[in-house]
Amino acid sequence: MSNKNVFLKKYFLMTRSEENYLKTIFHLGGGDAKSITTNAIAEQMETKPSSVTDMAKKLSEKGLVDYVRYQGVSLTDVGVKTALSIIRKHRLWEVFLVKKLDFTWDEVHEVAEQLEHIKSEKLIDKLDELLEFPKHDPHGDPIPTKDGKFQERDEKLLSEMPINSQGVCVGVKDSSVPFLKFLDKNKIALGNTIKVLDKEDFDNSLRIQMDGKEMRISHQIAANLYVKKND
Amino acid sequence: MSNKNVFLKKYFLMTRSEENYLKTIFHLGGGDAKSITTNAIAEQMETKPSSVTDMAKKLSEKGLVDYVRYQGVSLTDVGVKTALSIIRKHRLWEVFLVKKLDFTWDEVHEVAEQLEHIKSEKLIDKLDELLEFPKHDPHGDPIPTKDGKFQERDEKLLSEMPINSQGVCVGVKDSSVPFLKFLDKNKIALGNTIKVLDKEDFDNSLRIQMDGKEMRISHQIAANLYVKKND
DNA sequence: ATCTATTTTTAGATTTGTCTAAATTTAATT
DNA sequence: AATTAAATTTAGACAAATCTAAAAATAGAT
Ligand SMILES: [Mn+2]
Ligand SMILES: [Mn+2]
Ligand SMILES: [Mn+2]
Ligand SMILES: [Mn+2]
Repeated sequence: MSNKNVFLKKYFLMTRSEENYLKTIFHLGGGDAKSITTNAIAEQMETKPSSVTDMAKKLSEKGLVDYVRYQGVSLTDVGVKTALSIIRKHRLWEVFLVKKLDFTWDEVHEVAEQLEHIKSEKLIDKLDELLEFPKHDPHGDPIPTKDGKFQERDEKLLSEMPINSQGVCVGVKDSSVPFLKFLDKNKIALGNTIKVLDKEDFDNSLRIQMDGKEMRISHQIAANLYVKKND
Repeated sequence: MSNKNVFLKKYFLMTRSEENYLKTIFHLGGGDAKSITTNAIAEQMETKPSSVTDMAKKLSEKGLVDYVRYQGVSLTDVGVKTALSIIRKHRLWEVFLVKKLDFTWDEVHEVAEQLEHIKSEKLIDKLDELLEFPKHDPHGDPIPTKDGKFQERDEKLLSEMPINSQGVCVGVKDSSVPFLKFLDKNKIALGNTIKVLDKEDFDNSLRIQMDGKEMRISHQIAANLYVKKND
């Protein structure tokens, strides 16, 4: 490889692994100058702390994270921007899979993990356009704009809504396959209107009314559903 | 990694590099039991012959190629099937980029080189369906079916057509960016009807009539355009 | 302030894919 | 059949990303 290419590779081209680390650090809160520990990253990525240390040094060398030995890492501005661009791609591809290829919301994540690493600015811009600039992915997570802005939502966990309040289900906190399948089976979907009828002190379970029908759901379910409260 | 996963990885999961080697060997004719030399593969892939030797051993170990030291490699049945599935993905993605995302035919190859390695059978089946089961990619190359069948075409190079014969332009042999841009600039596109008016002995150039207009094209151009002869 | 459990880093090894340089084999030419 | 040129393989090295085991640093508890 030529000298110029070595330079480009070292400072600009991101490997798949580097991108995955940045994304994980962001999701663990490392975008807000907060230091994320080696162990936390290792656990999240199902790898070993020693591997995380190695990558922390490399990303620090590239100016993508601030790394202090024994203290952890946080993302630099460039690191945040890069993480957001990967998250943007991940979520846009998830929308594509659901809207254009009839994937269910529990099938998209694994494939999006691969697609998010495709390098082509035009591809992602045109995909955004094809999907008519969606604001949220199939799990209700916000899609960052091209220039890395996040549209924060005024949303609450269903478990924190007071009795008799009402709102629209807008997202899931846990987007694991089992949870999503459970929601499907119980006909709980984004967009549904939910009213909290009653809370049970004993186990924190809720009695709710959803699109006319009454049902009881456990605290664990309610604590993983985001609701936009009606004003 | 567990023992089972090590086994799966060794015998079933293809790396990007392995897939690229199989594809190259296929394109060099290694699907017809013909032995492809180490040097030919190295040149095509812009790598070194010693690297090709290493990979030949690995692919042979996996049962994807037949490799005889100093003689070269050819694809096994499994190797052909695998190569065709990658080529199928490459070409379907190219159609997607042109038909759904407004890419031009000279922009798609590079991105398809990345997309062809995405692993999801459902993704490619659904993509095929979204595109309404296209038979050819934007350069006129046939798209193998899901079960690895190729629809061969009755096509000729324009340079081999006799004077006064006529046909429809259905593909390009060279699909490099400069050639494709040249064709665009001269309004030569797939689907155009071309009639050979005259051939110049001196430089083998052709006088043709295309959609009413007359023009002269060099032998090099004519030798890279596939035409389906009208019966 | 010292001890101790936990976290984190280092050192050294491994796998994949690549390279260079040297050795070997094949194929062409006398 | 011997010589030579070209093709191919081997040996050894390297970078990336990972691991294990041992060493070092930190933080919590006395
Ligand atoms: Mn996801
Ligand atoms: Mn990923
Ligand atoms: Mn192509
Ligand atoms: Mn490729």
